[in-house]
Amino acid sequence: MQISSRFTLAIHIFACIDTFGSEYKVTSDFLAGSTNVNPVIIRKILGQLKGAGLIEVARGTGGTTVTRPLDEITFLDIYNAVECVENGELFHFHENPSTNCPVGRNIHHILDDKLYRVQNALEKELACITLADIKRDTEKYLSEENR
Amino acid sequence: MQISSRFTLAIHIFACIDTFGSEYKVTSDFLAGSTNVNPVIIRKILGQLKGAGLIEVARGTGGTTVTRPLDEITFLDIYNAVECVENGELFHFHENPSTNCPVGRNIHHILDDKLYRVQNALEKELACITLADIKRDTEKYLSEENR
DNA sequence: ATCAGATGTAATAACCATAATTACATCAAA
DNA sequence: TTTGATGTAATTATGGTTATTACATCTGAT
Repeated sequence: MQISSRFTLAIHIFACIDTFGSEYKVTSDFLAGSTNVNPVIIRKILGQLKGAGLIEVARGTGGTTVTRPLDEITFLDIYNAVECVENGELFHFHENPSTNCPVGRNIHHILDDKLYRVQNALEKELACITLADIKRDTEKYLSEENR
Repeated sequence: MQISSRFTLAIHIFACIDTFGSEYKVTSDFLAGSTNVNPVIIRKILGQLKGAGLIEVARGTGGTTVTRPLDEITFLDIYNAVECVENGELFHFHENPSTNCPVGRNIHHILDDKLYRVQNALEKELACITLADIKRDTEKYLSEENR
């Protein structure tokens, strides 16, 4: 199974806040329009990002702001915030290997460290990319549109 | 969403073939018992591994054999064989970002290369681990049981 | 004080992949 | 030809994703 689109949605949301936040008030309805996703889904993601301390959302008046410098928010922060995988485990292990079989009762010993290595490689790369990269490239592509 | 348990199941299957293949005939029913997973699911995975040329399955008589030296079968081969993610894409991108919004119509330009980097890091690590590693550790843990 | 516009959230449904299960056609060695 | 195995279709249950409706709640502006 693929990683939930909540992840790409969250980054799209940050790109919108970067781009439009100083001019307009970035509301869940605006974000729903830009992403073409239901506003309730957007608000759920905003709630998760808020819960992780990455943004602040104004009740009543509306609008969203980022709490930290963009180069201090990594893809890994966002990935963790929107709960892309259950229990933080990338791989779904079959639940009840047989304890009667020598392989079955040792398969976790054999495999867990290797799965961890792979997951770690993913997370390490996620941690290398920040919202500053997104801001830079967003500005680049938007300015190319206006030539 | 997590990566399908077909992946850990496939590795468990290879560990069983390594361990028991010379002594017993490794059938889908035997594998179903060791993994505690329905034999039809096992046979589906065996079919995918066979389709990728990693194993041979004897019709009629039954039993499974590996086609290549174990150090020439990587986790990535297995990951690809059992179709862990749709279209080979790890991340599910939201389908229809708005073309009316400057961010919406550029979000793929902005994000695709970064998602590719992350996916590549995962696949590169998968390619570093082979069934020879599984064989070595299986033998290690099984022999530790018999002390 | 109230109104307007926004967020927070519960509840429901549609959709899709996973996984289990039953059933049966097919195969190949004994 | 019998036996035990694979290959596969069909059905069901389960669970996560996403859409949608509805409404309580909040807050700045009038």
